[in-house]
Amino acid sequence: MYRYLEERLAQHVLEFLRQRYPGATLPHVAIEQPPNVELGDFAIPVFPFAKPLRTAPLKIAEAIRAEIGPVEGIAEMQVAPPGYLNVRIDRAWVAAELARDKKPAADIPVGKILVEHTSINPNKAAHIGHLRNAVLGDTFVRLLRYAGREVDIQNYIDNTGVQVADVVVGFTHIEKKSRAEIKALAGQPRFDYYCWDLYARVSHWYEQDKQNLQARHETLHAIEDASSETAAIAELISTAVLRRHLETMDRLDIEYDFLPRESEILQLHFWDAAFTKLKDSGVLSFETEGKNKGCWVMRRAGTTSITEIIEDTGNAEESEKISEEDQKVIVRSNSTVGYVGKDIAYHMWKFGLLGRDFGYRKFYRYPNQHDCWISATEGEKNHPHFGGVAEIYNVIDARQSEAQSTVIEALRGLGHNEAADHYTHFSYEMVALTPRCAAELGYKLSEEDKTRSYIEVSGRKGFGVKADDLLDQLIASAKSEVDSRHPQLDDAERLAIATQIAIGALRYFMLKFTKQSVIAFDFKEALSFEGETGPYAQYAVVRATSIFKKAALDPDTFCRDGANNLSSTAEFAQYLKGGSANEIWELWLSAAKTAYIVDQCTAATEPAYIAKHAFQLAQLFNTFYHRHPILSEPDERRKQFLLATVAVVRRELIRTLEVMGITVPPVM
RNA sequence: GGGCGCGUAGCUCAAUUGGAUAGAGCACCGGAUUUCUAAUCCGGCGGUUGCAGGUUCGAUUCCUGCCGCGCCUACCA
Repeated sequence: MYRYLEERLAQHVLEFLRQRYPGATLPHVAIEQPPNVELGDFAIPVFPFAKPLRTAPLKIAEAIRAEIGPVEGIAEMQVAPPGYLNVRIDRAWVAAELARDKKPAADIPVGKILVEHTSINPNKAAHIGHLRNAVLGDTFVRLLRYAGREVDIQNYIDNTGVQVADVVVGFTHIEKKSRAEIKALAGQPRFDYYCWDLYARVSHWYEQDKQNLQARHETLHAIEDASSETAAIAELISTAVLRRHLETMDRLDIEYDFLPRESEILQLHFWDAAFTKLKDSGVLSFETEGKNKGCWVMRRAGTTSITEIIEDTGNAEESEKISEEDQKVIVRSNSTVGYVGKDIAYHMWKFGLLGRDFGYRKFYRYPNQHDCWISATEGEKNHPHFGGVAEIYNVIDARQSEAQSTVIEALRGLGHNEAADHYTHFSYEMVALTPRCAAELGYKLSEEDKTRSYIEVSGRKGFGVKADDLLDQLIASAKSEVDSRHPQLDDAERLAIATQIAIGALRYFMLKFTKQSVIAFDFKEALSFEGETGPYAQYAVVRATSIFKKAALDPDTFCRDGANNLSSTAEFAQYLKGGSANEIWELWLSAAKTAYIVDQCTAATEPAYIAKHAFQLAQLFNTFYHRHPILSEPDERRKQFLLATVAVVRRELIRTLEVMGITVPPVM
C-alpha cells in the first residue's frame, strides 16, 4: 500500500511539474521518508528542481502544494524549509484498505528467474558459512516469489573436483577402506561429520609429505572416467554427503528444485559445445609462448583490453596479445578444462544458449511431497523444464567475484549481452569466527590471531562450526527456556516450539547483517533470543495471537470483518486523527510497508532490509502493546479499532517472517 | 604491484543509495508488572563517521591522496 502511494505520488508530482513548467528537463522525483512521522509520511526534496526550473526550492514546493489538486490516498502537503515538501497520507483511507487486505495491482515482469545457492562441495559437513549462503539464497527466493516472480532454485554440485577427490584419497589411501566398507559408513547418520574429520586429516597428510599429493592427482584423474572404481567411490561419497546437506537445509525449511552436477556437465559434453562457440567468437585465444604456452586463455575481467584502444584510434592491428598477468587460463595445456570453463558452459545452459540439456531424475522428496531433481546422463522421460531462464542470481561469496565476472564477460564476448545484463552475482561476505569463539572451540591461536577481529574458517583444517551442531545447540538452548516457561505442555510440543524458535534465531541472525559485512560469529550472540533477534519478532506475533485467543476471536478473519464492523473510513479517521494518534499511526504505516520493503530488497539484492522491517514492526507493536490495554478498553468502538490494529500488524509480521523462512510458535 | 571491499558509540551492526537532529541491539546504570504484558517496556550513559583536501544548497555516502585491515590475484575449485 505504501509502495503504491509512493508510485502514484511520484507520478502526479512529475506530471504536475511538466504542465506547470513546460519545456524544462526534469530530474527523477525522489521520494523519501521524513525523519519522524510528525513531519509527514513522504518527503520530497525539491532542491534538484531548483536549477532546471530556475526557481527557488521553496517556491516550487509551494506551487506543488497549492496547485497539484487531489491525489487519492494523500491528505495534505506542507512546505518545510530549506526545501522539502512533506506529504501526509490519508490515514483512514490507507487503514481501511489495509484492514481489508487490498493489494493494489503491480506490474510483474515476465520471465522465469533462476536462483543458484548453497552449492557446497559434497565432501564434508555444511558449516556456518554455508548456512549464510543458503539462508540468503532461500530468503531471496522467497522475496522474489512474494513479488510474484516465478523462480527455480538450483544447487550446483561439484562432485568431481579436488575436494571430493581429497576425501576419496582419505578413504582409499589413509584408511585403506574398500568400497563396501565405505558404503556401510555412508549409511551412518552423520556421515558428513566423518568426512569433515577425514578431510582435515588428508590435508595434514599432504603437508607431511608432498609426495602424497600424487594420490590426489591420480584420484582426480580417475574420477573423470565414470566407469572406474574410483569414480564409483567418489559418486558414493558425494551422493551420501549431498543427501546430508539436503537434510541439514531441510531442517531450516530450505528446499531445492534441481541439482545440476559437474559429472553430467562433463559426461554430456557441455564444455565441447561451449568450447566451439568460444573459439569461433574469439573469446578464447591460444597462447603459443610464455608461461601459459599451450593454454586457451581469456582476458581477465576488469582488465583493460588493448584491442579496444586500438579500435578507438582506428589502428587495424589484429588479435593484440593479452599481457600474461591479465590472462585467465580456461583450458590447460594438457587440454583439460578448468572450473571457469565449465561454469561458462553451465551458464550458457542456464540461459538456454548452449543447445544441450541435462537428463533428469528424481533424487529427494521433501516431507511436503515436493520433489528435488538431479542431473543424469540418462534421465526419466517426464520431468519439469529447467534452464532457459530470463534472469539468474548466483549466491556465491565475494571471493569468487572475479571468476563470476569472467563468466559474464564470456557471455558478452559471445554476443549474449541480454543474458549478461540479467546475470547477477549475489555477492556476500564470509562468516568468520571471533578469536574468543575459536578459543572456545579449542583452537590454539597465534598472538597475531588474538588481536584480529575475526578469523576465517577453514574446511581444509576442519576449523569451523558445523551447521547441524549449531542448530542442535540452538534447539537445546531454546528447549530449556520453553521447558521452564511451559511445563504443562508435553515434551514433543515443547520440542516443536523450541525448534521453531531456534530456526527463527538462526535465520534472523544470518539476515540481520548486510551482505558485504563479514559476520564475526560468536556463540553468545547467535544463541541470543533477546533484543534484535528472530525470537523477539516471533514473540510479538505470539502476543498478538494471545489477545485474540482471550477474546475468543479469529484474527485471520477479524481484519476483514473488523474493518466492516467499523463500517466506514470515518471511523478509522476518528482514531487516527491528529498528533496524539501518531504513535498508533506509525504502527499502521509500518505495517503498510511490507511490499515496499520487499521491492527494495529485490532491487538492491539485499535481504537485510526485510529483517530490519520485521524488527521495526515488532518493536513498534511491543510499545503499542505495552501502552494500550485492549481487552479492557471500555469504549467498544475503540476496542474494535485497537483489535483491528493488532490483527493487521500480526498479519503483516507473519508475512514478513514467512519471507525470511521463519514460522511462529503457538506460545512462547 | 594490480583488482574488489571495509574503517561509524566500549562491542556487534544500521543509516531509505547525496538529504532534515548519524540510529538500533548488546554491555553497563536506574526504573516499570493486581492487566491481553517481562524472550517485554521506559529512562540514562555513550560520536571529531580512520586522517587531509575537493565537488555543492547539503557528504557517513561521490572524487583525489594518505593510514590501517580483509579478500582475490594458481595450468586449484
